[in-house]
Amino acid sequence: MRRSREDAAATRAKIVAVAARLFRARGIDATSVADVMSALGLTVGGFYRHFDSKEALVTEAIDAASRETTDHHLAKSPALSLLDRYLSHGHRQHPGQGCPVAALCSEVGHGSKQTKKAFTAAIQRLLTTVDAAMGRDPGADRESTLFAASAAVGAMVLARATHDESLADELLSAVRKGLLETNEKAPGTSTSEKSG
Amino acid sequence: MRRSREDAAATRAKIVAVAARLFRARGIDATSVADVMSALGLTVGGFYRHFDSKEALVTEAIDAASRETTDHHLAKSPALSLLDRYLSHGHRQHPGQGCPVAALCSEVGHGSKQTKKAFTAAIQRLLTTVDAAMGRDPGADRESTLFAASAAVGAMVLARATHDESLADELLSAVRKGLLETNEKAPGTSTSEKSG
DNA sequence: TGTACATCAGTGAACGCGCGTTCACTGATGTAC
DNA sequence: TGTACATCAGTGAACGCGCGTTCACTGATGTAC
Repeated sequence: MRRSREDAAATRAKIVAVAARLFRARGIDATSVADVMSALGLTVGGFYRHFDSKEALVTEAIDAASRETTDHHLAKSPALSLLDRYLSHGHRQHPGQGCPVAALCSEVGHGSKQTKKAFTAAIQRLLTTVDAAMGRDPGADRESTLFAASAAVGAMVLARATHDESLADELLSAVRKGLLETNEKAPGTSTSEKSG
Repeated sequence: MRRSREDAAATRAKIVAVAARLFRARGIDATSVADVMSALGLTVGGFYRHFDSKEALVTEAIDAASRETTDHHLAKSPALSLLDRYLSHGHRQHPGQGCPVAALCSEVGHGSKQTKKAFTAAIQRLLTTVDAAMGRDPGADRESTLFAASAAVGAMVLARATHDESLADELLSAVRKGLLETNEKAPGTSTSEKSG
């Protein structure tokens, strides 16, 4: 039966939100359209009233996850603890609510161009978050930012891929320490770095 | 028809080698048992004379890829150029012959415990390779090694996940530069670091 | 060394299953007058 | 404001397809005597 326009828009938004969580938690291939719809108590047929294909949902879900986590992290303070939160046990164990770049990076490597475009936008947002985490003006030291982002994502991905809890701990804390030291030697140039 | 024991052993080794290449190039889920067998001109039924399941092949293929790339890289000299090779365009564009850790890391995060165990062994081998790349005695500075491995893997995975060639270049060269600088400030303690 | 038989590597078809997608249908919502 | 009709969000079953795995079969290889 037909729903009101508001209901339909709300359903669409819920599909994206649930997909963003499930794709990060279980992987894109491992999450079916039926999984997403049934998590909302809906049947699979209705999905195609909202999206042309699963692929279209993937790009929107990556975008939504990226915006949500960026906004969420930037809203919290102080900025420097952002690094600790990114490299935390909680983030390792709950990819569904965490950074989509860390959760989906190697799966996206085999994906379509559309998916890679959405993922690239997510990387760009991660770079601005890293600048905030380092107390730097956006774009002030691009090489350091790219280096820090690579190290943080690498540590999280490797920590999640091992069953060895102590190796996971070591990876996360080694990168936490390494990035803090880097930042002390070449501190952020932001004039507002201690205001937040 | 039955084959000789030598033929059978050779077939088994070829299955592992082809799987190691295809899993890295296309991903584990995206590579079917039939894909592997038909790449060898064989039919799928015979696969189960050699392996109990696809899962068993996955762990062996990760192991084989890890040993092969580690041996290959350690055999080449000088050790310091290993870092340049790891973070090169060639490595980015040919995951099938490259580091299995970078190729499979986020997919393994959703995998079975057996798969994670094989992957953890691959991470350990990567750490010894990183020590060699930094001209360090194995295990001499574990934190630096974990940090460098995270950064290198992160840069490669992100470079492969984007369609933006210049962003990929920037990621790889930023980490190359960052790791070289780190190494200059806290050089390897190896007594043989300039001998190879 | 020769013979009879057991073994088993590889074939090719089939299995049940879950996938993404399609479609006829239902009935409340939205629109035109 | 009321009525007649078009729209379309969501249902539920079906579609073709590829997956991992199984199985009866073939015939060369390996073994026992």
